[in-house]
Amino acid sequence: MKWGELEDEPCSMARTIGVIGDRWTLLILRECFLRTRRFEGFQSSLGITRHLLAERLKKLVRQGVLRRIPYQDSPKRHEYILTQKGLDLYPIMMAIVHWGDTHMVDARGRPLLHQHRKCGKDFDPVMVCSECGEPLLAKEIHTHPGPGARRTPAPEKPKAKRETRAKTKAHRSAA
Amino acid sequence: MKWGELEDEPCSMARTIGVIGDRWTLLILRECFLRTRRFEGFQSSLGITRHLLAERLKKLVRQGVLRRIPYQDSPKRHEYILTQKGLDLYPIMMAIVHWGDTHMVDARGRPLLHQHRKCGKDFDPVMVCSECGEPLLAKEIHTHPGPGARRTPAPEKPKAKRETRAKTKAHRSAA
DNA sequence: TCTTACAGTTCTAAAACCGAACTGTCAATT
DNA sequence: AATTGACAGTTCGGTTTTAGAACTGTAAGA
Repeated sequence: MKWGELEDEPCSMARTIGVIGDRWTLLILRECFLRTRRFEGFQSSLGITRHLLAERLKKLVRQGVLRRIPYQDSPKRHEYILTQKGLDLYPIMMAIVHWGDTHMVDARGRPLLHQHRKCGKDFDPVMVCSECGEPLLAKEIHTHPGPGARRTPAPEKPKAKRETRAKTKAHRSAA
Repeated sequence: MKWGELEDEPCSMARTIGVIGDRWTLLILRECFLRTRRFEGFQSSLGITRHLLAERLKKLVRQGVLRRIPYQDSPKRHEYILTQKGLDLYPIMMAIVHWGDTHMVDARGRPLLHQHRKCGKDFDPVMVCSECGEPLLAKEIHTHPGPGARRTPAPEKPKAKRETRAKTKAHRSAA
């Protein structure tokens, strides 16, 4: 599977990964949310090579995550700002940061704190159910095919094929 | 910056990206949440090369995201299951899927729906503030350095240095 | 005129990835 | 006893991506 093919997969996650699923893109986006807008700004704060930065920015613009806006035209210069589609990536960023805050901090503690203007407090992001408002636990979610699912889960070979998984021989008695 | 160095950055996002920030790792994790546990299972559903799969699984185990558990010992065989640290990645996965559902679906609609066992309904994940429970908007969040921040934002050169950003010459009058 | 800021582009070497074949253990067949 | 198949990797040659550093071009300021 090549990078370009991800966008065509019948999976929202694969498609999203096709857009933001590489290290530099995620880091560039972080900078965007921290208000960086210009080429030099990204380059110097990330240490990304100029070549790759130019490529990634182009890709993000193509995909509608960033918009390239002129801010002067003596020598034509542009800055990159998040579109609504880009701003909507915020929950992903917060979820990533929060996991890092929980599992990857050293003894010194969190590098960055987040304050919610609405209530004035430093907060953690919590993911809840849009229907009942309860926090989501992986165990309590059941996934099922939607209208855009693949045509068939492909039974492929009608030949034996033990079964999908489990039981294969996990039922052995002694050790 | 090399892959290995990301973990040492004073940024929870960079550190997290060091763990899960590549295309295959994210896809492998998706499979984990969909209950895949074994090498062949990952390989056949993802189409990843066996070489890379072996590497990624090793890395995830090293990082404590997966645990490698023997399920038989005739020929020693193991399966990979999510640790608590791994399960905690769930909000990231959901946020990614949700963005894809919102911005990357074709006319047919979502490939997958998610049902919340607690309330029985198909839902969308919503990220809210842990303190006041309100949904988080990027505009309403202010970030500030925490205890684990970098020693100094490095003033570097005391020489002129116009200013950080903006105004540079954005104040031109006509077009 | 010389230097600096800014936004890229070009080029070579190094690292990562792909595809396909190969290794090794054991169970079930032939 | 030899063969086949499932499973979990490992090895290897060739292709892509990245890294690193230098170069291009416009315009303002000293």
